[in-house]
Amino acid sequence: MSEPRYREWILETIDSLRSRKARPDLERICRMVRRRHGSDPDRTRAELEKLIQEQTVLKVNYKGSVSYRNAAKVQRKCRRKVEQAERSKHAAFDNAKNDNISARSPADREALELTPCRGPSPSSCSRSAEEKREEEDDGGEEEEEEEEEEAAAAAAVSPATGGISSLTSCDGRNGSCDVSGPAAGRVEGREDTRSVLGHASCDLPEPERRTCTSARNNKQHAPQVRAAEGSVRAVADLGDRLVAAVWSLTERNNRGHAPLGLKEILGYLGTQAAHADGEKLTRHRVKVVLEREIEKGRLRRTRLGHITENIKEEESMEVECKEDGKMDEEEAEPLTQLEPQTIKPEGEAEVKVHVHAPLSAGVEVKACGGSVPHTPVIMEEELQPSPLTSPSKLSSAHQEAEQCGTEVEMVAQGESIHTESLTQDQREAIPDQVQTLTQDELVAVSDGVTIPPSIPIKNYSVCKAEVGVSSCLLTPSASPGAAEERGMNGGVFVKSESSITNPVDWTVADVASYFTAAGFPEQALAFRMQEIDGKSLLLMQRNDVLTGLSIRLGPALKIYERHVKVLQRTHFQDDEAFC
DNA sequence: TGCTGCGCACTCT
DNA sequence: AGAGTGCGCAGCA
Repeated sequence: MSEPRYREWILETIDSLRSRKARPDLERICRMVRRRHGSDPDRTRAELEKLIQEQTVLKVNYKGSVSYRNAAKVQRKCRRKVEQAERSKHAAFDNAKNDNISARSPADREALELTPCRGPSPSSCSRSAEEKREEEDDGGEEEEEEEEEEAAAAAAVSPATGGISSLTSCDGRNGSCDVSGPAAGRVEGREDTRSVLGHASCDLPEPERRTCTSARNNKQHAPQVRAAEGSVRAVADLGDRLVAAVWSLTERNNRGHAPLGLKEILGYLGTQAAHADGEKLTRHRVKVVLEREIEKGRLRRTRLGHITENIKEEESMEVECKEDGKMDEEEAEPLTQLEPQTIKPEGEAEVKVHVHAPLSAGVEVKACGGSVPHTPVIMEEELQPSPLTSPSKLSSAHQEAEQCGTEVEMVAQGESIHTESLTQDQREAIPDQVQTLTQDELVAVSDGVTIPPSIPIKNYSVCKAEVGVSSCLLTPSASPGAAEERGMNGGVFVKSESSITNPVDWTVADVASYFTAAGFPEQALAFRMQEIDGKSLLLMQRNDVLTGLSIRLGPALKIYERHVKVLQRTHFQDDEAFC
């Protein structure tokens, strides 16, 4: 962990250099830190390296030279760009098809060739020979470190992130780390360097590129789409858990995090381990299973070596969205189709459900007015009214459905989830859509991840649409280790137990309550607004807390250092065992 | 000598 | 047109 003091100094220096239009390179940063704070350049360099690994600082190769960025700022820009790119995605893809350059700003493109910051990212691979020479000149110690990382990155997988990704393709099978794909064609010098930079996951043949868009869409609706995250606990099979982990981590990456690596997957699975079968996860084992899932087609390795979920269905949805085309541009992007969700009511045949997941309920509202209602009626998470279901999402979905003029009612205990007021067209458009779902042992299946019917779903109470977060709280946890149960009693939820002992099981409301109790009521609201549940909380990084929640820096730092980090440390402490 | 501000060019969307 | 980046130069301490 970098020293906070140096972190501030270095970020401040980078910002300062940028503001005066000077390249924030290593030399300038060290010099300025020394001048301002008297710090030893070597120490500054070391701290900078730590910050890079922590993703606080991004190392980029811009116009043939190494430069550094304040990750928080770059990520914000990336997100903005991604959003913009989404609006014009189809056109952008046409362009990208021609020149392998995605519709991204130079900053984003730089970010794509960042020296990976954390985990088993193939750091040295993404750098040019020039950079390496430069680092050798710097003493070579950085490269040594990165070589170690490289070795550790034998099976690194890096799904496309929200813009921060390495161009490097790492061969996860033999441990080699080769520049391939666009990076392979990289040439020293400004224009060449730029020209070969593209969105990692978009540097694909057209079909895959389309998938890339879908994936990005998908990630943008992560809360709705990634319900599999919650299902991890309920899935005994490591492969299933792995797939779910990739989904979940991909969601996280959507917010501008580091490329997903095996370490992250391992870490994630580690957090789930206590809830799963208790098996010992080893790097090798996960790697093997990862390869297996790729072979099975449940995961996909991009040409750049990144791992993403296989989302063929989303491609088709993208076409649908395109055809819809009547939505406001801003609202068009949220549409995505999930892989048909299989709902297996008790004792009944499987029912495939096509899910249209909006980016957010709020955004969705306008779209509802479109001539082609995208039948967001049944959201994925609605279809997983299990502990996996996020109450707030359900609530949002309900709100959305109601605003669409579509009534959704989710009923428990032998009652049904059904849609009403759907037009005939809508029904036809989703022929497999569940009309009725028996409860009690409703089994949600996500992307082939089957939850055994033996896992009971508790307290799936009647849930009338409510506007507001957590106003419709279903049982947040029915996993074996779940400590919290909520019951509905005359519209008032009663917390029967506390899940404080296990943050993984925390709901959004629990997280908010935690921070409220910790003395950050205002910030707790931000967590709630961002729908941070326990799992998300454990996945949060410093930048997420500092910048992703739009809360003031002071409280953010305290929250991260005193709470988030502590919680994470507790729950990731066994990471070492996996890695 | 070193730092700072900024005009300007370049590249991209 | 606007944004992001940074080279190169002038002014200043």
